[in-house]
Amino acid sequence: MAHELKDTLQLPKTDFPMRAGLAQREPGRVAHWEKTGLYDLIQARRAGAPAFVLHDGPPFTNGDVHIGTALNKTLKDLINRYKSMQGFRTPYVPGWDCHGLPIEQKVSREIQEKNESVTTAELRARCDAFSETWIARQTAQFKRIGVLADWKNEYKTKAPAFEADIVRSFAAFVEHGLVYRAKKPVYWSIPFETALAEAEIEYKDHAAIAIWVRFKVSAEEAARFGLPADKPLSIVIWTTTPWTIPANLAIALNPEVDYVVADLGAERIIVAENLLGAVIAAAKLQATPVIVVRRKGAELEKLAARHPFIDRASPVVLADYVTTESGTGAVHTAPGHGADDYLTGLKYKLEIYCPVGDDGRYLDDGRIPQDLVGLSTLESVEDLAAKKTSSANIGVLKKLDAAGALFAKAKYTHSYPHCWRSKTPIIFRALDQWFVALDKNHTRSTALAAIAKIAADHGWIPAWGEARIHGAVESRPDWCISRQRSWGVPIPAFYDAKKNAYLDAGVARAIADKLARRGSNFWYDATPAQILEGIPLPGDWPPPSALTCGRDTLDVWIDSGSSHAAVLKRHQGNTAWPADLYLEGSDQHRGWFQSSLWTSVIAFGAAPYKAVLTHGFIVDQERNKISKSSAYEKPQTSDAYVAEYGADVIRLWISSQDFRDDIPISKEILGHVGETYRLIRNTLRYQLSNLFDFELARDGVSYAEMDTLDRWALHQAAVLIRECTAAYENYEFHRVYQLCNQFCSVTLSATYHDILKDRLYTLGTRSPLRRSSQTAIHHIFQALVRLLAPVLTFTADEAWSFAVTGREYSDASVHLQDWPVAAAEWTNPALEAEVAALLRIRTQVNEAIEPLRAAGQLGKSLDASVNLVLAPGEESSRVAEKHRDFLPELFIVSHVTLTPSVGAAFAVAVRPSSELGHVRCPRCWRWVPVLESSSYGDVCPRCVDALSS
RNA sequence: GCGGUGGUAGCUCAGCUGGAUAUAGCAGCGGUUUUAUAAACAGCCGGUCGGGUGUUCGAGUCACCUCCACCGCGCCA
Repeated sequence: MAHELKDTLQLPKTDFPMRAGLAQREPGRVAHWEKTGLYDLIQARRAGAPAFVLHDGPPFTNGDVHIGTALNKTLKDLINRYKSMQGFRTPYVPGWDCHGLPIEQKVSREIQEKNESVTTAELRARCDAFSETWIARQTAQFKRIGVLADWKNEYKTKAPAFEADIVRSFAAFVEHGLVYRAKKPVYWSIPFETALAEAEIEYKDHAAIAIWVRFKVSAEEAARFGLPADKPLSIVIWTTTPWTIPANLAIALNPEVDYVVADLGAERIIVAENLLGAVIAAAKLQATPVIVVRRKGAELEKLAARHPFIDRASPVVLADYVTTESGTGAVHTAPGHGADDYLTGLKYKLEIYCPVGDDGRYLDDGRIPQDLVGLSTLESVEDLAAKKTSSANIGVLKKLDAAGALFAKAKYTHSYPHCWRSKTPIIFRALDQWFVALDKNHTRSTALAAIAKIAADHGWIPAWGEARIHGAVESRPDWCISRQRSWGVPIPAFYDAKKNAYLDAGVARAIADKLARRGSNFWYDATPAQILEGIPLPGDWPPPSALTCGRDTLDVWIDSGSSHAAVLKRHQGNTAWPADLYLEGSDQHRGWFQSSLWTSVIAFGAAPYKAVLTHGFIVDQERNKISKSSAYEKPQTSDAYVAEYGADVIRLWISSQDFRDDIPISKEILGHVGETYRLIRNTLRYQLSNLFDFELARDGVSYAEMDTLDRWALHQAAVLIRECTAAYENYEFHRVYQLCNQFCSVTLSATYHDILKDRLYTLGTRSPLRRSSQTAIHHIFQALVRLLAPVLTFTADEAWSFAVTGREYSDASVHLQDWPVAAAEWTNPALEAEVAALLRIRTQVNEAIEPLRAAGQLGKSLDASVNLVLAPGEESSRVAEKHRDFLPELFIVSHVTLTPSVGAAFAVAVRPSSELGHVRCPRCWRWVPVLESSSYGDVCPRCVDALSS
C-alpha cells in the first residue's frame, strides 16, 4: 500500500549524475567541444559584434604547465567566455615564447652529456624541436583545464614571420636613432668562454684572499687637499678579488662618511673612521693610531692616489653604495670588472677597462706588466678543492708585495657567483653590447605619457599597477638588448676586420623580409654576401665580402614584446590592435607589459593595450611561495591538480580567490572548494530533476499569476544576476563564487528548494501552484547555469545539455547562450521585505522546534504544530496575519494557529501535532484533523484532490 | 637596503566616505530525516580585525611605528 502511494508522488527524475567524476569525464567534453568546433561557433555567433581582444602573453615552452600558468590561462578563459556571453566578439589567439636561455641550456646540457659537438644551426634546430614538443604538451594541458582558444592561429615567437617582426621592432629602434654600442660588464664563464645570464649562475661559498692595499698619495697631492705631507701617506683599499687590481682606475668613497688620516708612526693611512680599528687589527699592528685629520668623503673627491704598481693615477670618486660594514670604506674600483664600478665609471667618464681575454688570461695590451701577461684568473674545480688560488691572484700579490703596497691580507669566505655548469667562480668582464637609449627622441616621456593615459581610463587593474610600471619605466637604465646566445633572433649587425660595427634600419628591414621566408637559421647558414644580396647598402658600408655577421641575439623580451605587432597589427585570428586587455602576473610590470610598451611606443607611438590586469602568485598555506623547484609531495603542475580534483574544481578554486593578492593553495582549501562544487552541482541537479515534466511553453505560468514564494525566489535571482554581473565586470570573480555559493546554499537549498518539495512532490501534476514553482525553477536554472558557465565550463555545459535534450552530450551548449537578464518585474522589494520578515519568524520556529527534537518529542518539522502569539500593530505580527494561509508551508510544519493578544510580545510556541488529535497523511506526511478515503486508502483531503486529478 | 601589495574566525571572503552587539558560506561538534539519500534540514561552537602608539565622544576603518608574507629592484667591493 505505502509503496503504491509513493508511486503517486512526482519525485525528482534526471539522468544528470549526482557524482561528477570530473577527472574521468571532463576529457570527453573537451573532445566534444573539439568535434563540434565550439570556439568557431562562438566566434561565428558574434561575427558582427564589437570586439574584446584579450591578448595572450606567451608562456615559455620548456616544461609542463605549472599551476600558476594554469591560473593565468584560466582567468583569461573566464573573461573571454563572460565577454562572449555578454555579446562581444572575443578572438583569443594563444601564444608561445620559444626562444631563450633556459631551452638553450637544457639542450646544450643534453648535447654535452652525449659528448657531441654541433654547429650553431644544429643547436638551434634542436632547440626548435625541443620547444615544439612542449608546445604540443602544453596545448593539451591548457585544453584539459577548459581553455578555449584559436589554436589553429596560435603564434610562436620562433615562427619565421614572427621573427621577422621582431627584427622589424629592432629596426624601429635603429630608425629612431636609439641603438648604440658600448661596453658593459657581464658574468663570464672562463671554461666555456661565454657570457652567462642571471639564471645560469649560482651563489656558492668561495674562499677568497682579502687584501688591504696602499694607494700612495704624493706629497704635492696631499698638500693640494690640505693633508699633512711630512710622512708617507696612502689610501688603503680592501678587495677580495686581487686579480682586478691591474684594472683599477679609481677609489670610491662614500661622500657622507667620515674618513681620517691616521698616523701609524712610520706612515699615515686614510680609511673610514669607523673601520680604522678593524684595519689596524687586520694588519696585526700594535701601534695605537693617532688621528691627524678628519674629512668627509665628499671633501676628498678627485684626490689622485697612485696605482701600486702601474704608473697611473687612481682618483677618488664618490659612490653611495660604499658602506662601512667591511673593508676600509675605500673601495677599489675597476669599471671593467663590476656592475657598480661600471656605473661609477660611466659617471666619472672612466675607461671601461678590461685587460682580461675570453680565456680569462691577462692580455698584453701594453699596460699590463709583462710578468703578469698570460696569467689566468681561472680557479678550476681542482684548484678550489686544493684551496689553491689563481695564478693571476698570486702574480698580483707578488707585485703588491714587491711594491710595498700590501698592507695586510687574510682569508675571506663569502658567497660568490659560480658558473652552474663548470662550477668555477665567474668573473665580471666588460664586453661590447648593444643598447637602446631610452631617453633619446622623447622615448621615455612618450612611454610615461602612455601609462598616464591608460590610468586616466582606469586601465591599470588594480590601480597600483600604474605606480609599478611607472616606476619601472622611469628608472630603467638604457636597455641592453644583446645576448651572447644562439637560440634567439639574430641582431642584424655586421663587422669589418677591425671589428667596426655596421647597422642600418633599412638593411635590417630587408633582412627581416628574408628571414620571414627562410627562417632565422638563414643568418647562420648563409654568407654575408648571400644575406645582403639584392639589398642596397648605405654609402659608408664596405662591400659584403669585407664583412662578417654578428653572432649576438636579441634579448628575448623583445621577442614577446613584439607580439602586439606580429599578431594584433596583422589581425591574426581576427584580432585587432591595440588589445583591450593584457592579463599576467604582477611580475610582468617589469617584464612583458614593459617590453611591449617600449616596442609599441617606439614603433607606433602608443601603448599596445587599453587595460592591464594583474594577478598575484600562488603560495602555499603558510603563505610561502610555491616555486617550481621546491620539494612538494607532487609536482605543482596543472595536470597533477586536474587529475586529482578535476578541472572544474580547480577553476572554481581560481574563481574563489581574490587573485589580486597572493593566491594560497592547499589540500584543505581545495577540499573546501570541492564541497562547494558538490553543493552547486546538487543544486543544479535538484532543479533539473524537478523539471522533468515541465516545458515552459506548455506549462509556464506568467509572473502575475505566480505564487508569493516563487516571486520571492525570482527577486533573489534578479539580485544575484545584478550582483554577479557587477562582479564579473570588475573582474572580482571571488565575489561571484561567494554570491553563487550563498545563493545555492541559503536561498535555494535551505529555503526555497526545501519548502518547494511538498508542492512539487505531492500536488497534482498540473496544479497551478506546482507549475508556478516549476516556472520559477526554470528561470532560476537558466540564470544560474549561465552565471556559472564561465567558471564551471564543464559542469554548466553538461547541465545545459541535460536541460535542453535530456542527454549528456548534444549540440546545445551553454557557451553559445547570452548572458542572463532578469525581467524587470522580478525585482519586487516590497514582497521581498514581507517574505524576509516571514523567514525571520521561520528561524524562530526552527529554534523552538529544536528542544522538542532533543527531548525526543519530535522528529521532522512536519510533525510540529505552531502557535504564534501576535502583538497587534507589531510588524511581524502584521505580516504573519496577512500570509496566515502560507505559514505552514513556509515553516514546513503541519499546522499554524495565530493568537492575537493585546499587550503581549510576539512569541512562538511549538507542540507535536499528535497532541492536537491530528493524524498524519501517509502520502504527504502532513498532520490533518481528519483523513478521507481514496482508492489508495485514507489520505488527507488535499491528497484526495491530487490523486483524482 | 629600497619601492609596491597585503595581513578580519581552522579555510575562503564582506565590512562604502570612522558610528551601536564585526559579515556570510564552508569546515568542526553533537542532532533530525530517509519523499534530492555517497543527498537534505535544524541547532551549537568559533574572531581583543598581525602587534604597538596616537588622533577622536567613538577606530577593523585615519596617522605613525613595528612584525610577517608575496612581487619587483639593489647589495655582498
